[in-house]
Amino acid sequence: MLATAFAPVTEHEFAAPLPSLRRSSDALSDRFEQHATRPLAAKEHLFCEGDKATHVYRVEAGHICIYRTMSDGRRQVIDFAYPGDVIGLGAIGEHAVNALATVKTLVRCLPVTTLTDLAQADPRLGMKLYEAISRELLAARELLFTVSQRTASERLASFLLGLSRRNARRSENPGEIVLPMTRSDIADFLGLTIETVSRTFTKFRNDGLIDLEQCILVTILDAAGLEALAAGEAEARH
Amino acid sequence: MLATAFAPVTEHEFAAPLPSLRRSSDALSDRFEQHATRPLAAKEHLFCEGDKATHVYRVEAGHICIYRTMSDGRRQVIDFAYPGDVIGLGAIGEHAVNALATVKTLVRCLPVTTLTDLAQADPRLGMKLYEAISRELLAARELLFTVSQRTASERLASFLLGLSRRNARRSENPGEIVLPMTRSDIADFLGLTIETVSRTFTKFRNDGLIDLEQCILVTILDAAGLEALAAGEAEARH
DNA sequence: CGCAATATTGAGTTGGTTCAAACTACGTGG
DNA sequence: CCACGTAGTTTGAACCAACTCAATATTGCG
Repeated sequence: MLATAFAPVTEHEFAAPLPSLRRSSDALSDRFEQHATRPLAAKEHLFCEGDKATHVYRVEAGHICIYRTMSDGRRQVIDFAYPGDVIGLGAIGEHAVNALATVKTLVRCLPVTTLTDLAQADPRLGMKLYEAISRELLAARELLFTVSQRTASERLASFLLGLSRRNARRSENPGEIVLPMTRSDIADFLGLTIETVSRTFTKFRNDGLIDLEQCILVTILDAAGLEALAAGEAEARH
Repeated sequence: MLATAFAPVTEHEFAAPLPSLRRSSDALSDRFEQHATRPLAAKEHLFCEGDKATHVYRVEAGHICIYRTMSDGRRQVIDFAYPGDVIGLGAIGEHAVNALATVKTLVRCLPVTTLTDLAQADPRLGMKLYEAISRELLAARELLFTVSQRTASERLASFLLGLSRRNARRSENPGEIVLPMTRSDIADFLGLTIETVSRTFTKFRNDGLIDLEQCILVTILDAAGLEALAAGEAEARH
């Protein structure tokens, strides 16, 4: 059990509010600029459980799905990494999770040795890493709570609102969400089956909460309604 | 969402293998020695969600339950802290979780300001914090996986084995587990109801996996059987 | 266009919950 | 030391949200 987890840190956690200044102001993200990139085909793994943790990565384009599996095929998706997100933090020995490009993707690679050397020289970077992982921990617990305590509708509402907020942070339209992952990925993220995810999408559309086009484009029609659902203000009271 | 999570780090994560040398060899735990202690009555909170994160604590005696709640009362227990465990790491602003003493408890308190000052002077401490939180992240994801993907029997088996392994690490009897928490705490940890937890305990006893005395003392009779259950090697195949 | 992969919808089943009642452990005061 | 009350646990029976299995409908790619 020397392995330590890897996962995305959402962009805003390193970022100044202004998009144009985003990464240029951050001690950690700065380190990536002069390092090599690596292209990944759709469905190509960046790394797998058990691989030696040699690098930390920043997604430049595309999307990475972070997940774990059990021997019998049960899968837990832990996070979806978007451009700007850093993945691979938290590793000391080997990877405890898998990182899979869902589409054609480009990542920038920073050797872990470089990172630790830099941290030895600059205590502020060590604290930055600590804070970055602390936020990942917060996200992991939020997901734990969602999966463990909420109904299917509440889970999907939380998920959509999370993506909407991510859009807002990135100065994209929070009312329109493009899903770069399959129903299967969403199901394994939320601890549901693809059928339940699909049915819940349909239910949201019928209830006028969202609009759905081509399975991939979600338009939020009633953000307040979704918020209420996610907060457990509906259904829970019978 | 500036709050950052707090939670236990199990003792062995800071520890040398020999019990007597345990904490004396660790950069982080050393910092606690000269600091003040604080006694807690049973069911007294050490801190609550939203409280300013002023200190980091090490449990000296007793037990602390870390949890989050939803407005309608749904509760997620995140961890149980034992003597030697450090809690409160990961906080930058305010607490995102509650910490409740389940029994009469003693904690040692280290101010966060002291910790950050020390980290500024010593880059190694910053990395220690980073590694400590990384392990908490790993534990949080393990729990996420358990709660999201496993059946009630698998969850309880994992839980008991976790406590058994903790005993082994602490050079205590891994075959006998004293439960310092209620069925309700276990249920909220595993994402089940108290009834299901109770029924599953009974089932384990009937199946000869464990012996149960006074709800509080669990004797493991068939560790291999529990391991198989936790790994999904039973039941999952129907 | 045609095929393969993904998504939706339907029908029946079930593991875990809910509601309810009985039982046990334990601390307190008479 | 025991009666009592309270909190926690176990057990039972009915129910339901999500699952499984199965068929149909999209989507997108070669």
